[in-house]
Formats: sequence, structure tokens, C-alpha cells
Amino acid sequence: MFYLTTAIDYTNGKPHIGHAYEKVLADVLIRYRRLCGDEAYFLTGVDQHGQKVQQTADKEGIAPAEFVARVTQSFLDLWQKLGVHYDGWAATTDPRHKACVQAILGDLNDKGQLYKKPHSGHYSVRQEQFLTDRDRDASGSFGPEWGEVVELVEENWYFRLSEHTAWLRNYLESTADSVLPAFRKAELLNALERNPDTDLCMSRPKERLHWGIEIPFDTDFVTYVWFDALINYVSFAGYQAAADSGLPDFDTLWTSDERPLHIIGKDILVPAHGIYWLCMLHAMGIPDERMPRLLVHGWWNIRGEKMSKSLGNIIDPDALAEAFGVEALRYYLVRDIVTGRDSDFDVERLVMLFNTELANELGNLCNRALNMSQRYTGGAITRGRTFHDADLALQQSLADSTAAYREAMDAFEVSKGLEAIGRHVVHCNQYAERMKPWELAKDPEKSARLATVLQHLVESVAHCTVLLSPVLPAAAAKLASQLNLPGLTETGLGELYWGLIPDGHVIGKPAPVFPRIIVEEKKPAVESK
RNA sequence: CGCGGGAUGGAGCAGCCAGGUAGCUCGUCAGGCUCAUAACCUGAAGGUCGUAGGUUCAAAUCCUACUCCCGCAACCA
Repeated sequence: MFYLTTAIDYTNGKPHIGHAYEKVLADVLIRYRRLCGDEAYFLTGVDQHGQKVQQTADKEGIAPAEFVARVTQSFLDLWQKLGVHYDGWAATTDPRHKACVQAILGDLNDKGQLYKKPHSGHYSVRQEQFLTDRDRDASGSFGPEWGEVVELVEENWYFRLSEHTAWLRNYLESTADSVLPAFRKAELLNALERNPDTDLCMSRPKERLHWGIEIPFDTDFVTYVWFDALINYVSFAGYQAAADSGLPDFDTLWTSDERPLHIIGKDILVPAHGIYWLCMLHAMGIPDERMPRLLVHGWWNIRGEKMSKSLGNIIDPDALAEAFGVEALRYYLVRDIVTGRDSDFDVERLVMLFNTELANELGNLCNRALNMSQRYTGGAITRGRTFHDADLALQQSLADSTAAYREAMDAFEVSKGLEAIGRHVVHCNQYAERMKPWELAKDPEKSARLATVLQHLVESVAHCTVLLSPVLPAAAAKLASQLNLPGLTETGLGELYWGLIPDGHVIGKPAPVFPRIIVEEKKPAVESK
């Protein structure tokens, strides 16, 4: 079982391109694993509690629950639109999640992992939050934006994080794929080295934050939002769930034969997932061989700058999908970034990559192959008996590309996988140029040769359709339909042998699947101010 | 000495972990083809791989120092 989760998005504002990237990446990986014939489960969702949500809702004068419902819907709508097909939806206001969080808190408290102590610090009355040194301005004092800052002493519950850091260091060092890519693990280990062994404050007094999950053994407090949110990965996997909960079976999902894969952004590795979450799991008694792998992705920057509300350069994925199509957006999001690294989001590159790689190279190959088959052989594909060197070279190219694709996808390098497909597409276009089926068609004596050439092209199209289906499910379905092979997209990678197209099979009518994107003078408004 | 990332032909990137003729896409220039979404194919020009040292038979790749850019520094959800 391949159990894949994403970060759950904080429902404090509309989804942006970074949210879309993470979910599309996850969707592509889960579809790929299903293509491999593996059982897979995809969990995603929303993180709905916490102070920021409460504040924003207050500002709008509505209840947090109402505010959260509205923002949550915008995420649901986007996943629907982008074809992100998840199996489980983790919303932290779900009563089943609440029950799980409270059960875990109770267990941890029974194990002596939680304790209560007073904390003193600088507190902003206006912003209703404790301030850190980072909130200080250049002169070292707290600026006027914080209003009145007072020294406050407050009691809170703490998790004995410091008892687990030695274990964590050892686990990270001894487990190769604990954090991917490798440089992120190095960063995490470094953060651990610098860490003065402090415990984690995991409660908030209700008097200043009511929008959260109540601490079951001390009802004056709610759970710190991170402590609540991280638990979604187990609560919605069915951890300690009631039999009639409708949740999956935890021991089936969260296995040691393939450890869960958490896809997260680089901003929430340290400390949340890399330290808090792994230590929480360890404290809960999850053994090392069931610890989740963390796949840490980078960010989409805008012209070299971080995307932020204050810069007004937020990219709206919904508008992009409207302007260029869902498939173009899905393709771009996994094509123009190296998994783990940052990339620059550029609409012109989105258009360029779609037009060159999908419209010109692949789309054109599909169209010319099917069109020639229709014109010259009435759409019938027949297998040849004798192969020329060029035919064998094409078959070898396909085998090589498929192997490279699998290797890349297994390593979560979707961009590399797509490049591998592209290499075969280019090979096919070269093959067509050299074999010149349009000339073979003029000579009736060369009909056998013509059939073989067309078969090689159409067979390649069928293979590429299957390989592309995790990234472009809708386009793959269209191609399968044009090939008149409705079951093609259900073909597993294991069944992807040469000869997908039955001898004598008649294909359907071709039509462009990737119409070129024509950029007008007026650029579509994809940046919301 | 806070931590991490980046610096590769005009633009954007890969390669670096496991050293061995510098690769991809776009753009530019020239040519070919006509089945195809004015798509496809061929060829060419263009780089002392941020700087300076070191290790090595051999360095974009390993080591050291430095310069510039970006991000992060544990109650920031």
C-alpha cells in the first residue's frame, strides 16, 4: 500500500499556485503508482483551526466556522477543477479528527509526555499573541504595529519534545529516505544541532483563543494548531478510529512495507514536520520502520521574488486554468521545476512549454500518425513481419524512454519523467521524416513497408498516452478515444509491452488534443492585486 | 565565524552526491520536407561552468578562501 499525504492547507485565504503545485504533484504521483499496479491512498485536506482564522473571521464579523466553510469550499472547488482525485479529505473540524486528537492527548498525558508550567514573555495586547525576537524591529524594540506590549506570565501545557531529539537525530542519520531531497535532511539535522533542548508549548488558553480543539483533561485550554493539524495524517488514516467511522484501516494504510509519504513545502519542514511531528509519532509509540518519509518540495517564486500578499504577486491557479486550460497548468506545474528546488513561475514559459512539447511535438506526432493512418490505410493498423534497423531503433528508444521514465517517477522526479517521454516523441518525429510514409503511400508495392512505419508511429502514440496519463489524465482519455482503444488508460505499466494495438485494429478520427495557445496582446489577468 | 540554497553560451535550466571530450529547452541564422495543430526534420553560430587557490594523470563535479543574489533562524498556522 502506498499511502500519500500532502500538507493540509491553512484556511486563512484563497488557494494560490503553491497550493495547486503540491496537490497536482501528489495527484500525479498517486496516479503513477496506480499505473504501476500498486494499491494507493491519497489524503489531503484543510487545517481550519487557530488564531489567524479566528482573527480573520472576527475582522469579517462572522463566526470562524462560517468563514472556514467558505474558504474550504474554494479549495474543494479548485481540486475538482484541476482533477486532483483524493481518497480521503482531512478537515480538522471533523469530529472524528477531534476525537482522535483528544485521544492522543489523553494517551500522551498518561505516559507523562505532557506537563503544565508558567511561561513569561512579551505579549501584544492588540494582536493577542506572544512576540519573539523576530518581531523586533531594527533597533531591537517592538514597533508600533504591535500596540501595547506587556510582560505576561501564562500557564500552558508542554510536550516533552526534548526527550525525543536524541532519538530523532539518530533516526534521521540512519534512515536514508527519512527526508528527501538530501540537502533538506542536512538542514534539518543542522537545526537539531543548534536546538537548545526546549519543549513544545502545545496549548493555548481559551481566554485568548477559543477556535481549537479542547484539551480533554484541562478544558480551559485548546490545542495548539500545529499539534492539532499534524495529527490529521493519522486521524484520517483511521488511527484508533471507531469501527463505524467510515475511515480507512490504519494498519493497512500506515505500513512498514512501504512507509507513508508526506509531501510538504520547505517552509514547514523545520520545525513542524521534521521535528514536532516525528517526535510526536515517536512519543505515540510508532516504531522507526513505520515513520513517514518527508518529501520536501520548493517554492514557486515570481520573477525571483517570494510570492506574498504584500507584494501583490499572488498567482491565482483558478484564473490560470481558465486562461490556459487545466492540462496546460498541470503539465507546467510538474514540468518546469525540479522536485525539491525552487522555480520561477512564468506564464510565458507555461505557454512555451505547452506549445512546443505538447502541441508541436507530441500533439503533432499524434495527429500526423493517426491522420496518415486514416488517409493511407483507412485507419487499419497492421503489424509488419520484417523490421528495418530504424524500426528496431524506434522500439529500443521506446524501451529506453519507458525505463528512464519509470526510474525518474520512482524517484519523484516528474520533470525528468516527462523529458524521457519527450525524447521518444522526438525520435518518432525524426523516424517519420526519414521513413517518409507520405511517399511510401504513393507506391502500391510499398504498402507493407508503409503499414509497418505507421504501426510503429501509432504504437508509440499509444505508449506515450499511457505514460502521460498520470500528468494529463484528460488528454490521455482523448487520445485513447481517438485510437479507438477505450481501455488504454487502464493499462498498467506492467502490461505495457510492444503490441498494445491489436493486429488489424481500426483507429478513430484524429483531432488536435493540444491546440496551440495563442497569446494575444492583452495578457490574461492571472495576478490578483 | 548562525543555517541552507543559487551563480553553467542571449534567456531559462539540467549535470555536481558516486571526477574523465559541457547537455537540454527557448531564441538567432541557414537549409530540407509537406502526412500534420504555419506543426516536423537537418545543420550552424554562441560558454575560459561567479572569483582565486589546492588535490588529481584528469575538476562544472572534490577541498579551501572570497564575492554577489535568495530564503530561513524553533509560541511566526
